[in-house]
Amino acid sequence: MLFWKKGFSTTSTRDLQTVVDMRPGSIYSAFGSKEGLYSESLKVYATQLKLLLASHIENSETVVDGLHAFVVTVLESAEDGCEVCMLIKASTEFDHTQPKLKTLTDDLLQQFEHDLSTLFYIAQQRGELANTHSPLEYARLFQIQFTGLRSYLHRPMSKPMTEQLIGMMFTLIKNY
Amino acid sequence: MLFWKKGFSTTSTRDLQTVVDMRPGSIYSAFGSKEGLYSESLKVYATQLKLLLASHIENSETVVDGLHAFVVTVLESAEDGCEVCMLIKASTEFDHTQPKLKTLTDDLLQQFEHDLSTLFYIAQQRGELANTHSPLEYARLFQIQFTGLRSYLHRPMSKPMTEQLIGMMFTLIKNY
DNA sequence: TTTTAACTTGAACAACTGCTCAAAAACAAC
DNA sequence: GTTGTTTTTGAGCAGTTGTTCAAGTTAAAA
Repeated sequence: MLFWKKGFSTTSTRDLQTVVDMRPGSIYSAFGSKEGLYSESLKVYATQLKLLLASHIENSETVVDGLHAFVVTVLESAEDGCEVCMLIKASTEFDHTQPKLKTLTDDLLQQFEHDLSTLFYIAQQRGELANTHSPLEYARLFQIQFTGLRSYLHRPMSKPMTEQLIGMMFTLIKNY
Repeated sequence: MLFWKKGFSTTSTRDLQTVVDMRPGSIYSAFGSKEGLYSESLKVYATQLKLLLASHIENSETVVDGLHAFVVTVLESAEDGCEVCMLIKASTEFDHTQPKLKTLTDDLLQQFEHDLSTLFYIAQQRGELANTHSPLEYARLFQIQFTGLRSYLHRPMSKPMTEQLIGMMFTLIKNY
C-alpha cells in the first residue's frame, strides 16, 4: 500500500486516486477524507499483521518457533519502502496535532502488544520460556527488538545479515 | 530543530523562515535549497550526537558506564517530537528518489556505527565485555536496542518505564 | 418506460509548496 | 561623501495540496 511506503502526509490525494482507481468524489463519499482512507488502511494493515502472526503460530510446534517464523516472513518479504512496520511509522508521524490518527495508532499498537503478551504467557505455561519476567516484559522486549531490527535492515548492504540478526534476537529472548 | 521534529518533506520553507529568522532570499543564497539546509542540520545533529557520546565516555569510569549515561541523557532529554533519533528518522524517510539525502544519511549512520565499534573494542580490551562477539556485533546490538527503545518510548504512558528498559538494554549487552 | 435514488465524474477552489529576482538596505574602501 | 560590493527583503511565480459540488451516469422501483 502506498500509505505504508510514504506515510500519511507525504502521500497526495492524486497519487491515491490513481492507486485505488477512484475519482475524488467517490473517495470522499466513501471515506469522508484523506484521514478516513488512511484510518481504514491502517486498520486493515493491523488485522493482516495479526492474522499473519496467528497463522505462523498455528503452523509451528512451539510458540517461540511461531514467532521466529513470523519474524522471518515479515523481514524477508519486505518490499522497497515497506521495511518498517506501518504502525511504527504511524506512531512516529502523528502527535497531538492529529489526535484521531494518534489515538488510533496507539490503540492498535496496544492491541498488538496485548496479543504478544498472551502468546508469551502461553509460551511460559508450556515451559518454552523462563518465568523470570512477566509476559508483558517479554512482549516489550520482542517489540523493541523487532522495531530496532527492521530499522537496521533499512540500511544498505544489510540484507545478508538478516538471518544472523534474527538469530541474535531470539537468543536474547530465550535467555531473558 | 524543526527538521528533527517534523522530518524533511513535511517541514515547509515558511516554517523554516520563521524559525531561523531569515527571508527566502537569504536562505537560498546561504544554503542553495531546502535540501542544502536540511543536509547542514543533519550534519550538525550528527556531530553533536558524537560529541555528547564522547563527553559521557570521558566522564565515566568504564566505557559501558559511559554508554549507559549517554543513553540516559538522550532518553530523558527527549523533547516532544524528538524522541526518535534524527538520523533514524532520516533513514526511513529517504529512498533512491532522493539520492543525496539518502547517501548522506547512510554515511552518517555508518560513521556512528564505526565510532561505536571502536568504543566496544576498547571495552573488550579493558575486560568490561566478553570476547564472544566482535566489536561490530556489539555496535549493531547497541543500535538495534537503542532504536527500538526510543521508538517504544514514543508511546503514551511509557515514560515511567524508561529506567527499567535501559536497565534491560545493558543487561542484554553485558550478557551478549 | 418513466421516476427515483445512488453513485461517479472532473473541473474548479482556495490555500500552500519550493523557489526566484528586481529593488532596497547595509556595509566597505577610498 | 561617494562609489562599489555584498546582503537582505518580500512580492510574486508556477506548481501542488485537500476538498467540494453541479452535472452526468448508472441502477433499481414503479
